[in-house]
Amino acid sequence: MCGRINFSDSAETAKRLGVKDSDTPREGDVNGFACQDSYIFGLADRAPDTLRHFHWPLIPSWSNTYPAYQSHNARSEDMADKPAYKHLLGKRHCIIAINGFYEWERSSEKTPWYFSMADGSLMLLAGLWDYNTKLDAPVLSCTVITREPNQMVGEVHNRMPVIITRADADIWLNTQLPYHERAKVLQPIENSALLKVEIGKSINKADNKSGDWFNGPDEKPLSLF
DNA sequence: CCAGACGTTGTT
DNA sequence: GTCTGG
DNA sequence: CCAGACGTTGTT
DNA sequence: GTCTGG
Repeated sequence: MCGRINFSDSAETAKRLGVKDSDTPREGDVNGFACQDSYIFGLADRAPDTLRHFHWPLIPSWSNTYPAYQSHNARSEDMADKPAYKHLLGKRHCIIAINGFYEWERSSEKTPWYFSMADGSLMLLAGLWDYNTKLDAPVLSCTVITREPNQMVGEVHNRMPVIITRADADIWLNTQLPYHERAKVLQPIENSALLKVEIGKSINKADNKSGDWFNGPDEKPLSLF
């Protein structure tokens, strides 16, 4: 999971989080994915009162090239063993604020689904961030932590992002707490907190930004109006 | 010791 | 099958 | 994440 | 930076 997401522009994201934007406002993306010029928005444990624009995927601080490997997700089960992530645990936690994410069910036919919060709130993903000054320009970047799915997501896919409540986000971002206390929030979210809808295959094309895969107005995210 | 990788997903 | 580009 | 390409030489 | 493989 967590390769394709729907997120609002930075101004709206900051407003809904109740924080100020830190940077030149950036657009959102109803069909976003990690690539060399993609940015997503959230909060870093260092100064979480301000919205950060994170390059996605993660570029480790020690890297002097753009990563040739996949670094948009970190497996919660073994990220503590990975050279690209372990130095960030307990030191550089972040949350990413999105509207929802897409998963493809691989049954007889590949079927796309959309997951969002049942109450229409921002979806908060647990992540790790880093800061690199060895490339052309300094880059703040992040990765999204994944885990085994809850029952609802598990019906269509074997992984999901770590989705946390606002209260747990405060714990994940609290630099005063020891890592093992902060890491306790990396749990599967309860099924009832999520909304799951099947969507059209027009989502598949990454450059389709129309949102025409949503079935009707009642399923269309607010960000598209 | 130095050189070279550093990752996830899904699919088999 | 696997890598690259979006 | 999915879609789409998957090659080399030489010449511009 | 830090780990693995040689």
